Amino acid sequence: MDIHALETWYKKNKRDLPFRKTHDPYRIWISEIMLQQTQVDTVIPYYESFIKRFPHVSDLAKADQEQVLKMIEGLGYYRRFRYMKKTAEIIMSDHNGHFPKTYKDLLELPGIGTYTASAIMSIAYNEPYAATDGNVIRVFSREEGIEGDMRKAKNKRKIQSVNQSLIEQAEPTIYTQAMMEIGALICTPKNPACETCPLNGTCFAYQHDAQMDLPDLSKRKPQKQTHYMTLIVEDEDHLFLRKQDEAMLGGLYLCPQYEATDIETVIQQLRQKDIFLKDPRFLGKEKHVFSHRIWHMLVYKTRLTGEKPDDWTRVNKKKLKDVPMPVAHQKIMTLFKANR
DNA sequence: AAGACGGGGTT
DNA sequence: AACCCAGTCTT
Repeated sequence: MDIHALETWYKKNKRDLPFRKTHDPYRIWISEIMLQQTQVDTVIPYYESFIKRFPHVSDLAKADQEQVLKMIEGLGYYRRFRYMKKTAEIIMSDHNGHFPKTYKDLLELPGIGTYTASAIMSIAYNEPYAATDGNVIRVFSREEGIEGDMRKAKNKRKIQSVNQSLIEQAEPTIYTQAMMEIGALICTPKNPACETCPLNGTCFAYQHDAQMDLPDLSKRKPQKQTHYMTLIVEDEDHLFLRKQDEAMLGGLYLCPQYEATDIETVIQQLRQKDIFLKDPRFLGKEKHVFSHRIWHMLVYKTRLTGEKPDDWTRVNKKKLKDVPMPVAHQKIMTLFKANR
């Protein structure tokens, strides 16, 4: 590959992104966590407001976990932000507030894996650690004509090896960003812009017209579908919500919902536990598609007579705007507001 | 090595 | 509707 052509192309064509205005390892780290499995255009407004609210790692370490989740509500993969908060605390307690400077130390932090550690090493510190992400896999599998299912670790290691040998001949901070930028702007999954690609002179896929066959990515399994009865339980000025445990949507608040296909079943089940729903009224249905699941929700508005379950939280309606909720249940709240 | 984990953009 | 994305962690 022509590294010089790549770097020249990058300097001329790179986007003006907020996290490219700095080499501060804290800011590079925040951007890299946010960018995991998430499009650049989605991240930008979150990154801007997050850095404004938490300009230094100490601000994040001191912050309230719930407020952090509220700041990144809607980005998905919420576990990464609980790891992020934990890592900020570790940097304050174990590293004297200084961001770790070695690959090994970075890798020990929660939520920082081989990709993110390498991205920080190369982008923030200009050290030759190859960061191999989805863009890099696509560019190299095409440019070098590397076959094999790229969802498998064995085949990713081939890409990692090529990537590492190249960054050692390059300016790391430029090289890492240039590889990802060309994957985002030129070497796209569909309809790559090969005619304007600075690498087309040495590209295997271009010369064999194999752009659409590379990279080889195996099919994903279909999502598991689940049916819920979703309850909007209110009293005069409060709503009852349930905080998710670690498994899925961890730390976010949802309306109580029960896996069932009719409301009568739920009413009966709750009655067994001395919880009585008063006059449930059907508001509508919502479907929410996750990458690995599909939720079908029938939404009922109701009130409570007697006690509430221990794991429900009574939230003042005026405080709802401070409570982090997943998009799936932001839809439920919209339905609620439309029916007041 | 395989599965869990969100949500939005693109085609 | 299918596919993809600046991945990491657990089992």
